[in-house]
Amino acid sequence: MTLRIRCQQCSVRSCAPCSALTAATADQLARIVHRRRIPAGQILYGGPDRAKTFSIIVEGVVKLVNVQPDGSNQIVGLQFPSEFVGRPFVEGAPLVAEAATDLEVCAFSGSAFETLMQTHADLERTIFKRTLDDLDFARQWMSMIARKTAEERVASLLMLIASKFRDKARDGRQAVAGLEFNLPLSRTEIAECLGLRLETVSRQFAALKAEGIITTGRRRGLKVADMAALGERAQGLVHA
Amino acid sequence: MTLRIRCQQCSVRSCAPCSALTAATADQLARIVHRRRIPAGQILYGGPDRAKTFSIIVEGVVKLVNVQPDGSNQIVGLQFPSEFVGRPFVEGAPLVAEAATDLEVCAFSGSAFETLMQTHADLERTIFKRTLDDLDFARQWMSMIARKTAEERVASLLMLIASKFRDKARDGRQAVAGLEFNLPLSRTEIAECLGLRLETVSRQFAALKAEGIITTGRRRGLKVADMAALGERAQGLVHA
DNA sequence: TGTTTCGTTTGATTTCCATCAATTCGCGTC
DNA sequence: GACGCGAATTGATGGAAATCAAACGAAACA
Repeated sequence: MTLRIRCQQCSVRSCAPCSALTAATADQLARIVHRRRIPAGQILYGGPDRAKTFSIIVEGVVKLVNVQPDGSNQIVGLQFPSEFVGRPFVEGAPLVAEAATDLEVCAFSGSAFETLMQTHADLERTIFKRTLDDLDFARQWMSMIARKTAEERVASLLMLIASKFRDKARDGRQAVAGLEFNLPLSRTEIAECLGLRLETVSRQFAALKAEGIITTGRRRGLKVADMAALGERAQGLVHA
Repeated sequence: MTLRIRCQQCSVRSCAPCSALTAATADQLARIVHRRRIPAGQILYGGPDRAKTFSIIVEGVVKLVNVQPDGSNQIVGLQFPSEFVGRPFVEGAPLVAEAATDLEVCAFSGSAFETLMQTHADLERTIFKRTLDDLDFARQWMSMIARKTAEERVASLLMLIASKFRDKARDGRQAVAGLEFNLPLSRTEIAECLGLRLETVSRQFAALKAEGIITTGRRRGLKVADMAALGERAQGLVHA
């Protein structure tokens, strides 16, 4: 599982999705990849235009949104750096992938990527395995939403996000305690993730602040002062 | 997509999973399949013994259960006849697949099936596509649980189950109105599906009965008198 | 510097579901 | 048929989050 490709347009050190591929496949991939910057709010796939693209996130967060008939949104998944965004084999995916923050991605045109996937079994298997992991995670998340209280849900989401930032920080050998970052989601979006209303989310933030577990900076700034305590509140979410 | 295989031990008319395969692959599959009867409550995969099997359900319903650290169960998926049950590529799946009713399945030993999948791309793709469908469905279901009221949830689950029985009934050209069948789940299990308590489920059943939308027979018997009204209560669940 | 606007916070009240508790029903057993 | 058991129903009550409503804060604009 060593790194077999240095994606020419890709500065990521260890390109996780590519590392499982053969040199030949990685080479083919490198020919159709193009680095793109995508502003927050832009649709990656789904929605009215039905643009079909596949991407690997280099920087930023993508939200997978289920638009309900009554107009409300439900966020059913978040994709973080190094993760894959796309829905092979169908034209009209039932959900919309939207940039939650400004993004930097390795993008592949839908047709080229699908063709490549059908001729290179190792690529298909890599995406297949990620899909299985996504499915496991979606089911874990479902359990979380079905059973937990508002406090536990908010803590779980913060743990999930914080753990992603912690992983990134570790690459740069940053301190684990007192993790500080900008939330990639608004209060409304957090509520849409958790099946709560934004007022409830706000109150839970206030409660966590009052207990000294987190502090909020201006805008979307957040500092997790006590990761262990936050984990306790999350009550054992399996964070991938 | 015509039927390419007649699974020698399989009486199912049009074997959906097999129909997408090449004759060669179907032939290989037929060699390692064995029909089994499985009593309700038996574990198909996951759990302490970690037995790894793959199955296609011929008759009955399988529940995918997430066992929480506090001992409560959350049902995160149901598999019906013609559907695939198994989790390739990992040893310790994070959930347990358990027979909700007595089953009849086409079973494959884990190792043989995985080997076959890795040498026959069409088989792998078939399972891949099903996994993607499962993922879509899990996310739809998550939205349902996150947003809907108890009444809508119960109606949604009954619609889902009823639609499966309706599909089966259609094969035999049965009447669509006044659909009658035995629920594959207890009240407790229904509650575990929906993130509710069993008392709440029972009350919603009572409400639907009072409105004349359903009638309950003895044991797990259920008759859907007004499918359209039930669908209204479900408020637009996308039932796969 | 004021004004507008959007996101967030805080407060008051209501609603729905969980919880606790008791009863009934269906089914197997003696 | 009487008993016992587990599952399901029904009732009473409390609590957590939704809802309604208002105020606040931080950018964005003139």
